[in-house]
Amino acid sequence: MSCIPIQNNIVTNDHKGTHMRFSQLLIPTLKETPAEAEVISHKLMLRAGFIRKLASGIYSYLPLGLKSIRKVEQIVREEMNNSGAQELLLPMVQPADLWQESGRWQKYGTELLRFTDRHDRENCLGPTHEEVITDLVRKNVHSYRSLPINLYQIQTKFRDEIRPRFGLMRGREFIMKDGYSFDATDSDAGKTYEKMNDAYHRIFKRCGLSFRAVEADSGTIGGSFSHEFMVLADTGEDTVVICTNCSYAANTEKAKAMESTMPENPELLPMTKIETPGKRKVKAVCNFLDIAPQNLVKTLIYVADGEPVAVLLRGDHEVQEVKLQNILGVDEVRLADDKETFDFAGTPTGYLGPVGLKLKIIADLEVARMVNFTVGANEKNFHMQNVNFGRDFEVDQTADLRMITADDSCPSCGGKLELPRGIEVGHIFKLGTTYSEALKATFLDDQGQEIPFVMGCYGIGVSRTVAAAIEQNHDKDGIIFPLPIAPFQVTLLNLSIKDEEITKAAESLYDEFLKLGIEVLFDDRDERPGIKFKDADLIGIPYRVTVGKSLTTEGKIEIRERKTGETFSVPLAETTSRLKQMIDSAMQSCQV
RNA sequence: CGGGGCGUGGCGCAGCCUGGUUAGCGCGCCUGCCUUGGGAGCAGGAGGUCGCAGGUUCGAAUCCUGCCGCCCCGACCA
Repeated sequence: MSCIPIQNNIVTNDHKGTHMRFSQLLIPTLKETPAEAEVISHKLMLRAGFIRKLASGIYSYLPLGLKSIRKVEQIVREEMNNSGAQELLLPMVQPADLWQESGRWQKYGTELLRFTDRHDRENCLGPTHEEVITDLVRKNVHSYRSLPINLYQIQTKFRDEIRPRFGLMRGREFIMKDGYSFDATDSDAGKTYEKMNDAYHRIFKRCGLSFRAVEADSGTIGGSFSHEFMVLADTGEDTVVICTNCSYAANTEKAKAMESTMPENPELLPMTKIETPGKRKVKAVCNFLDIAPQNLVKTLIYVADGEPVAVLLRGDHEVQEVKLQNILGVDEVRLADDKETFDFAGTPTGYLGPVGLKLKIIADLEVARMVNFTVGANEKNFHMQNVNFGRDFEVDQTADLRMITADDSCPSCGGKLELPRGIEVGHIFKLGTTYSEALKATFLDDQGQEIPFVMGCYGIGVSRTVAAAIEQNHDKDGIIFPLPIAPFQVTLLNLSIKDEEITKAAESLYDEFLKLGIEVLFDDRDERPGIKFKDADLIGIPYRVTVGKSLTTEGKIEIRERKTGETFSVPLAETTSRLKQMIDSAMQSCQV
């Protein structure tokens, strides 16, 4: 077979060839969903011929998938460049000694894919590039006069995920934009952070996505603050917390739960012990004793870096483990299993309580506000009622450690909260000097003092963004791409390639579209109309132009909008200008 | 890594429990006819070492053992 010319440079509208023909492109659409796919974006990307799996978490991008990815990349590039960042490309293979220097060779764990080359040198496949970029900058930037400097790349990353899943949503190999900034002072770094925050807003707006930036926990990376950019979609893995009244937005790891008000001068009833045979779960105990979960305190045993700690929480609340981890200042927390719980507390799970418990106890703030509540009696088949904080037991610490709920009010303004689902597509961090200190990356300031760079890092999951766009925009027939990141802006359907008049009109429209720089996928296949309609819907191209028998009968062409299903019947001669107008105005609405 | 499930033409599946000689079905693919505004119809055809390796048996897709791969639930993350 001869070489099929593939038009790659769609982003610059460089349509000189005539190869945007469906019949010439590799677009292997599927009627049925492969069994391996679970989430909607994965199913649709497989069915629409965007991707194919090579191995677990590793995918080939087919022409259509690549076009969407390139569109996102291009938007990212333009906005990064406009905000003063410079593009470069760092190595994917990285030597172990750099990682040893930063201490992450030990810390990073098995997610870091390590290998040895022929000279027995240890290397890894880059999952991120803090080490490499810091090394580059420390060797080449020595003066405050060169600052600030902001560098980014768009590259395939490899993380040997414990469990890859959801297609492009969490692959082992994925395309990411990662950027790193170097400033002379903390306040300059703050300005850079704001610039990046602004650029990220512009990027996702320009992608045509509905998203929110939320305050995030900066975790072990350190640094003062960070924001996650979440594409809102019902199928998202994460929950985000958004105030309906003010601008407050956070992820659940960060969202502060407000304390409720304590009843004034409550009457403290005498504590009593009650038999609760076989009642272990909150629900069972509440039903049995005819009390509300809000009047019960559950006691959970956690293992924090190997040490047991009892966590007290209102019956209807859930632990937010990241909060717990931060408060305890440990690297790992996990719920103890039944055996461990018994070993630590001497009581089977289900009957634990703080009264007389000889373990470190940490209580959620809300527990400190409760009166006359019910807890386990630390004895099988018994609970205690009318227990009171301070009178009947003491704790080592009280803190906010629960998951916020839709019943909570906004920690900032007290307004009503919403907890929609989201997909994390971007994350910006103010890093500070963590890496520059570890790697001794310093410069001379205007006083001649040698000080470490103040760093920031900024990531965008490019391939994930395409998946997230699909999770957010689809219907039963397939993908509904936002115009700015659709593989093509319009698909042109020749419904009858054997009809000379229709074919001639379709070919001339195709030429006109190309001349105007309209990105068009021309379905010139010798297929029945139904197949073309179904494929067009599946692939999700925003506009569809149909040349069929309505041309022969009334000289009309149909333009249809994928998203709304709205159709316009227009004369052949006006089709191109009308379409161009629709595209331009739709693109306009995504501009920033 | 722990728990659950699945590997049978390109895709979706049946057959396996209760071994039996040409391994089926739908879709897709190829040829011809026919059809042409929402995944048509008819006729013919190609395509499978039943994940791999052992074992049991006269005989294994089917029973046994080991291995590999993939998916789902949990901890990690753009």
